[in-house]
Amino acid sequence: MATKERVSTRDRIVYASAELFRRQGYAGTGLKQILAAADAPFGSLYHFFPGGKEQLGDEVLRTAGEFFGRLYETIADDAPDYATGVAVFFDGAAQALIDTDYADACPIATVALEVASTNETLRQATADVFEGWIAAGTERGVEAGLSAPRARALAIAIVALIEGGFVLSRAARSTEPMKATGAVAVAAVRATLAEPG
Amino acid sequence: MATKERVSTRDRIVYASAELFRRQGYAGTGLKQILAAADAPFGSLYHFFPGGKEQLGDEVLRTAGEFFGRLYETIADDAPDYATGVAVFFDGAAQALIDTDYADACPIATVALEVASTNETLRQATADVFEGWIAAGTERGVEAGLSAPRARALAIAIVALIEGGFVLSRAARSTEPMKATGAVAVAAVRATLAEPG
DNA sequence: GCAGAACTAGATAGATCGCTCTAGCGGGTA
DNA sequence: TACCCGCTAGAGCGATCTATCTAGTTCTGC
Repeated sequence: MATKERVSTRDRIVYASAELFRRQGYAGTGLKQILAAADAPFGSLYHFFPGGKEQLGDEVLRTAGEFFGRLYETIADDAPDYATGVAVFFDGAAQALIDTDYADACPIATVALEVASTNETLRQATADVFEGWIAAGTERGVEAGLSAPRARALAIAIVALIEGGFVLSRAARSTEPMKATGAVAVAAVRATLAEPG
Repeated sequence: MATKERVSTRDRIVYASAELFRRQGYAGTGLKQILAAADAPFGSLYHFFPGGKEQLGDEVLRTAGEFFGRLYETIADDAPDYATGVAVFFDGAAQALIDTDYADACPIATVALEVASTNETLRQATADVFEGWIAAGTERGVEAGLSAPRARALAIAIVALIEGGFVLSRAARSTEPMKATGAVAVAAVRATLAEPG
């Protein structure tokens, strides 16, 4: 029908979960709260996710990880060079913090820290997402002329600076940390590319 | 009496809480679990912390923040220069991850991300701790000859690289990220000090 | 030796947790 | 029309959550 909801119940549950997980974490978010936010009944959750909260968390992490990975790829493709792409990405992160009153940041890091030692399934999901981002960044570096090990170390540092910037900016409710880490990330890219070897 | 316990009940509760919070987060840690780990009765918790879990969390964050701040100061004082102190600190962080099977990392970041948008008291505690670290790092930079704004931006980046390194290393169960972020932090210190102005 | 403070001890309240269960709606196919 | 099945709907389970409550124990100063 034409009046059928545009977004499926399943997608609404995943979207609402991503929103809540990144604001208050995995353990701090109840299923009732997710379903209320998604305007979905309890039965639907276990229909789509028989594995319960863990399966939902796994899918949310991987979906969000892919989304942000693609976002970076889009920005990097539009940028004239590696350093500029990184700069634009950090600027966008700072703007997103302002737009959402410092609530919506990376949904992976929040969950990653709390599940790293308590839930192997979700820990693996966060590890896979981070590894995907690092691999993508490594490719950019290699394309820019770096050796693979150097490109990888640089990519790791950029991801760490983004995540660290989120932690500090959300805690301080200020974009100062994100701007400082962005500047260091850009400088690191330029310096690495300028190095001999 | 001579057989009196060396560590007070209050301190055992704070210590056990710090241990559990950094492993599984604030929301993911129950009071019963804390008291079991601290070998303390329920009544003692509310005797020492009438404000309940929130007051306990506030004290744990500030105590742990001060502890790690002092740890850095000790290392930096023993090091011949700024860059070396940073290098030694990152090496220590990597070793701590190995020693604790990637469980014990910074107790502030885990809690910071989950409370930033949900608990103003604890958010402020994490902000104060980070600001203290950044101020201490800024002082080191100024002593090394940097202007205050430059020293501050560098200090922020170093803290972000540590926290980001913890996130990635715990997720991947590997010290590779911590080593990569440490190298970038040291390079950033050297480059900033070498810059004119 | 005694009074009062400091602390221990744990049962329990009331709410919420993740999850399971059965019932029924609604739209596509025979 | 009759049927089927994907999905909706929510009551309710046992467990666990934070927090309160009353007693009992240990320590300290007079």
